[in-house]
Amino acid sequence: MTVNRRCIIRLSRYKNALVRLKNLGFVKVFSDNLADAAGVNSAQVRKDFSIFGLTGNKRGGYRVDELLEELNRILGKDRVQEAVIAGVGNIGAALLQYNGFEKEGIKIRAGFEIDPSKFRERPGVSVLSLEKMGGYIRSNGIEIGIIAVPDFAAQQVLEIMVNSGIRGVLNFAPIRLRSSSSCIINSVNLVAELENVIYFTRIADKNFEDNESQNT
Amino acid sequence: MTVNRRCIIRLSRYKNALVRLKNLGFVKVFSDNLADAAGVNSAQVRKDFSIFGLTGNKRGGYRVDELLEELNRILGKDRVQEAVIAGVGNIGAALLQYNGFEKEGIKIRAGFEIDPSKFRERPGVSVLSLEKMGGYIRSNGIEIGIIAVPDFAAQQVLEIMVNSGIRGVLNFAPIRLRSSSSCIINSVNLVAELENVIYFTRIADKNFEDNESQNT
DNA sequence: GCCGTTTTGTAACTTTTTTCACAAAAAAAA
DNA sequence: TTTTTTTTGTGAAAAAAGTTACAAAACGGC
Ligand SMILES: NC(=O)c1ccc[n+]([C@@H]2O[C@H](COP(=O)([O-])OP(=O)(O)OC[C@H]3O[C@@H](n4cnc5c(N)ncnc54)[C@H](O)[C@@H]3O)[C@@H](O)[C@H]2O)c1
Ligand SMILES: NC(=O)c1ccc[n+]([C@@H]2O[C@H](COP(=O)([O-])OP(=O)(O)OC[C@H]3O[C@@H](n4cnc5c(N)ncnc54)[C@H](O)[C@@H]3O)[C@@H](O)[C@H]2O)c1
Repeated sequence: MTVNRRCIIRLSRYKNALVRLKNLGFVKVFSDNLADAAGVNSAQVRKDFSIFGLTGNKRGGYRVDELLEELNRILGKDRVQEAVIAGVGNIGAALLQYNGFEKEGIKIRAGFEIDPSKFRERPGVSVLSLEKMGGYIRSNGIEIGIIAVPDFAAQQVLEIMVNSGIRGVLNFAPIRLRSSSSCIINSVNLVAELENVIYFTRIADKNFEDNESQNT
Repeated sequence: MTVNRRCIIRLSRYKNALVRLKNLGFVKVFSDNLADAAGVNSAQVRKDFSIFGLTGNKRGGYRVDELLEELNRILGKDRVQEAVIAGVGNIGAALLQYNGFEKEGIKIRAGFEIDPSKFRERPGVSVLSLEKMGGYIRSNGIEIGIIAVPDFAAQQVLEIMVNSGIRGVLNFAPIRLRSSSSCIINSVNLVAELENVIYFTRIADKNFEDNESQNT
C-alpha cells in the first residue's frame, strides 16, 4: 500500500509498455497486458494504480493515452528534469552521449571533471572543471546529480553536490554513500549486478526474480 | 531464509567492504561493521551468512581473509568468469573499456556489432560481426552475455545468445526479455533508475530505501 | 578458574509485499 | 430487457523479508 522503490520501478515499466502499445495503435489496455509486459501479476498492476488513484473502467480496461499521461506526471515528466554528471570517464561519457534521455524528459546539462584533458566547452553539454560544479548547480537550480567518479572520490563529490542543492543522486561508484536526509541516493553497482547473474547462473536454479529495472 | 536477488547483492556489498577493510590492515570484522558498510541491520548480515554456513566466532567476529575467500567462492570468483557483449555503442564500449572487471575476476572476451565501423580485431578484446557471435560463444564455452543493443534488437540478440549456450544475461535494453528457463536475465534500466531518483526527490519523503546494488 | 562483557546464531515476531478471490460495474449477447 | 461475460478495485490471506531478542559461546581481566 505504500509507495516504495519497486513500485516506482514498476510504474516506469508500465509506462514503457504503454509507449510501445500506443505506437502500435492501441487505444485501450488491460491490467493483464501491462502485467505481462512488466513481468508481474495483474493484481499488482491494479494495486499499484490504486495507490495513485489511477482508475480504469470495469470491463473496458484503461485508456492508453490517459494512463500514459498520468504515469508521466507521476514520474515527473510534466517538466524537463535537469541533471549534472560528475566524472566523464567510461560511464559518464556513455550517459552524456546517450540520446534516449532527451525523449524521456531528462536533460543532462553538464559534466564535471578533474582531468583537464576531458574538458570541452561548447553549446549543449559542456564538460567543465569540478571546481565549477557547485556554482553551476546553484546558479542553474539543478536538483539531480549523477556520480560516475572512482569510488574513492565519490563521497567527496556527493558532498559538493548536496551542499550546492542537489536533492537526488544516481551513483555508479561501488561504495555506500552517506548523506543527509535531504538527498536521496540510488546506487547502481554494475559489478554486483554481474555477480548476481553469475551466481544464479551457477546455481542454475530458478529461484530468481528479475531485477526491477531494472534497477534495482 | 531463501537465497534471493537482494541477498546476493548484499553479499557483493559485504565483499566490497571486506576488500577495503583488508587493505586497511584489518584482520577481524564484526557483523556490525559489515552492516554499516552495506547499509543494513547486523542481524541481516548474520542471517545472510547463516544461509551459506559462514560462521564467525562468538565474541571474536569474523576473520577478514577467510570470510572474503568464502564470499568470493560463493560469488563465483574462484575462477575467471568470461562474458561477451552484444552492442558496442555508448554503454557497451564503456563496459568493454572498464578495467575494474578484471580485478573482480570478470573478463569480457569480445564485443559483437552490426555496425562495421565499430569492428576492431586485435589481441585482448575484439569487436566482431554479430554473425560471428554464436560461433564464438559456442567455441569458447562462454556462459555470460551482456546486452547493450537498442531495445528493438534485444530479444533477437538474446535468442542467439541462448541458442549458443549463454546461461545468464545482464541486459541494458529497457524492455522485458523473454527466455527459456535455462537462461536467467537481469535487467538494468538506467532511465527507470533515474526516474526513481526523480520521483523520490520530488516527493521529498524519506520512504526511500536504497537500491540494492546496488542493484537492486 | 570465575565473572563480566562481547558478539554470534537463530527462533520468534513484525512488517512489508504479493497473490487470491470475489463483489460490483459495464459491455455484449440473447 | 435480461442474462452472460469480462474486467476492475480491493479486502483478506499468504508469502517473503527483515527485526528483535536472547541463550550460548568465547574472550579478557582478575
Ligand atoms: N565503466 C564501467 O563499466 C563500470 C562498471 C562498474 C562500475 N563502474 C564504476 O563507475 C565509476 C566510473 O567508472 P568509469 O569506468 O567511468 O571510470 P573512469 O576512470 O573511466 O572515469 C572516471 C572519471 O572520473 C574523473 N574523476 C576522478 N575524480 C574525480 C573527481 N573528484 N571529480 C570529478 N571527476 C573525477 C576521472 O578523471 C575520470 O575521467 C567508478 O566508480 C567505477 O567503479 C564503472
Ligand atoms: N547509454 C546510456 O546511457 C543508456 C541509458 C539507458 C539505457 N540505455 C540502453 O542501453 C542500450 C544501449 O544503449 P547505447 O547508448 O549504448 O546505444 P548505442 O546506440 O550507442 O549503441 C547500440 C549499439 O548496438 C549496435 N547494434 C544495433 N543492433 C544490433 C544487433 N542486432 N546486434 C549487435 N549490435 C547491434 C549498434 O550498432 C550500436 O553500436 C539501449 O537499449 C539503450 O536504451 C543506454
